[in-house]
Amino acid sequence: MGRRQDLVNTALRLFYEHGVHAIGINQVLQEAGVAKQTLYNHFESKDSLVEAVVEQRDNLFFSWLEDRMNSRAAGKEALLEMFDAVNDWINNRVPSLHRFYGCFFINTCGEYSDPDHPVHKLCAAHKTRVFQLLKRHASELRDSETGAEELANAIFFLKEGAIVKAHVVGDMNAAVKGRAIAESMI
Amino acid sequence: MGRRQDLVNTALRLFYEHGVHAIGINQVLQEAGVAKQTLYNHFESKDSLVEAVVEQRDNLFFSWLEDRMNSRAAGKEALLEMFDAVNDWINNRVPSLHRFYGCFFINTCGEYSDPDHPVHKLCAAHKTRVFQLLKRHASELRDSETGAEELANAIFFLKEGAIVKAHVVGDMNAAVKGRAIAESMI
DNA sequence: ACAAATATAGACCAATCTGTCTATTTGTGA
DNA sequence: TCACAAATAGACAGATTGGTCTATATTTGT
Repeated sequence: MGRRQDLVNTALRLFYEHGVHAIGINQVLQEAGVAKQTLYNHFESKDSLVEAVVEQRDNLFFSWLEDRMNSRAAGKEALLEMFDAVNDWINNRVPSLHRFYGCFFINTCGEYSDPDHPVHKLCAAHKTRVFQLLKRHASELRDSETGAEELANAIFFLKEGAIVKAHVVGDMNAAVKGRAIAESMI
Repeated sequence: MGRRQDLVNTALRLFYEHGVHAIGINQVLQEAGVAKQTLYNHFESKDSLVEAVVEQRDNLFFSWLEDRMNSRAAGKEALLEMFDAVNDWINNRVPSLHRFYGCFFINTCGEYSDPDHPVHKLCAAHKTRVFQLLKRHASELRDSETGAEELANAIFFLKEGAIVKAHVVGDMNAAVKGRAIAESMI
């Protein structure tokens, strides 16, 4: 798989579970079974590794979500499938996404609050990407551009809110509730 | 004001802006102008200080939100006022809440993912408290218990979603959009 | 088989981490 | 004024931080 990929995978698992600043480079190296020099051969700093980790999570999560939504008819069915997918994630039925610890991008922005920081920007880019995906399906259900935008926003808020409630409060049915609310709005 | 309160205030400001694990005890001490022994006189560990900080933020935020909502008629007006309040917070018009860096409780749960950890539990308690506040007003608008619960859930999701979008993506109008969606549901 | 690239272990660095200890000073209440 | 409580500065501890360096070993492509 390549040492670089080993490092990114191990770092993602640890960063996602404990947060970025709580995990030292040495722990990543030890658990990945990689020498320190190898890391600094592939990355110029810890922050640079963090960027690669966020990109990895973006690809992993987005392509998974897109595939799930594409398995249904565009529009209403795909949007509701999004909630089903998130519900599976929350309840640890998607091994490839790791055990659920909330949204990695939200969590990471909590540690990189400066919106100009590259890591924060990558997290923002992920959310924007997801929003565009929702909007594409919302536009099947509304005939005006602004109507689609508004619906996409509502779905987006419900999704983020459900993820937050599931993680912080431990409400494992949050996505199911989000889905019901969304259905009544579509 | 008391040294203990100085420490909590300074720590809250720093933890909120940079995250808990990114800030060392020494920095808190230096910026608060307090000696190290004084800290360990009032708190038995850094984690214990973190707990006090979360409680402080809970009191600060909740009483502010409650006051804002109480300034309007119970029910619809109060619920919509919640979005106006959050909108003011997001756009840095509430100095007492500090500059907006997303939700401190969400951010902190990203660093304390274990739901059994005291810090995580305190964050959960805050969200539950806010949810109950919303539900109290929602019950003015629905005659069944489950109806009120569902409406409170919807409002809660929209609120959390708006906060997340404002912080991660930088959408400073997120709360206004959340309010409009909520209004159409009430 | 040979050369170049890549990975290895591990010493090393200066800085920082949480936390303890001592010895001195400041503030307060009777 | 005296005694006690509380805060101070700062040395100190042992561990850990991100990062550099060297010298050896292992892959890899030709």
